[in-house]
Amino acid sequence: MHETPPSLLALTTYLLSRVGKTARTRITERLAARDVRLWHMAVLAALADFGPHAQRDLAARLTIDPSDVVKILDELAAAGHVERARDPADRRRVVVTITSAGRTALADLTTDASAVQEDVLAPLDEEERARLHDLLLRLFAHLHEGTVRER
Amino acid sequence: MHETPPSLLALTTYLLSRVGKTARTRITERLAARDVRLWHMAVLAALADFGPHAQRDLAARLTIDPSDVVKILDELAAAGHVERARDPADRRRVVVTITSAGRTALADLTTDASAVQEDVLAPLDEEERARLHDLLLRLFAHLHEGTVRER
DNA sequence: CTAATCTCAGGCTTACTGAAATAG
DNA sequence: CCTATTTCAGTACGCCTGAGATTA
Repeated sequence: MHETPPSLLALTTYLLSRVGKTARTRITERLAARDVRLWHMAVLAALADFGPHAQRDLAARLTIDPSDVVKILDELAAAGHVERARDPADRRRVVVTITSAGRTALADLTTDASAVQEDVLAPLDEEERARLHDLLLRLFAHLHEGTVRER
Repeated sequence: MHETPPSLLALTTYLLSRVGKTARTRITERLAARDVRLWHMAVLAALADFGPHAQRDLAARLTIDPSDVVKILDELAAAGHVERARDPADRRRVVVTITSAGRTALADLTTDASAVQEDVLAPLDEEERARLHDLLLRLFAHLHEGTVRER
């Protein structure tokens, strides 16, 4: 009685969007235990991987709307995971830096995310996971080329 | 300046959620040209594939909340794509049937969705698309087993 | 009396739009 | 004067909760 319509299952994009959404939900639930949402983790990862950013650049890198970056940073700053400081060279810009507490938190979050991933990818063996990852990476690169978000 | 953090690109679940979201957005944009949203198409597909449903069963099959089914059907009925009728055998139930106009609309929507899919999967050849589809199908089955939504 | 089904009102989160404030 | 950056207010949608109305 509860089978999904075959005409939807035949659409790879339908599967992508459903599976992607479920993956997102699972990670979100896990992260919620630490009072963190997905974007918080993404911001911390960007800061850890590439060093301090102006908010505008954070938004562009992660494809978030600049107006949403504000709230995310408010929360991260309140938790002591990032610090904001005016750029003396261009006082319009706010330079965001990850704190050591932020790095510690990121490590925990990464552990959580990996645990969820293990669960989501359970039916696939190592080789299949690698293939899936490769295919998705190519789609991601294709979909986001030239997707610089400026308003 | 706009590269995605490697520690995120290394997470298959991150790629799944990002690529899935983009796919969903692209289809949504395309469907919006016909004043239709994704759920409308999913409902029409379910009715076309499996015949008339009680609203409750539609919700269970598509994993939508029953309270949201109401609005979706209001809109589909207003467009003349479905018809609602009380089940004489159990007058609590409302049986929903797709109209011939609904079938025509579904065919158009499917064409649109395929065009978007062609665009999203552009970098992959036929064999790779088949592999991706197969891998996603297995993840979908795994993630949604026993996911019958009853309130 | 209890349960199932549909319906409605509303909350919460995410993504986005538009515009104000400050600085270059 | 015009642009860039940050910020805030408000909209739209998806997902969910809770409760009422009708019927079994």
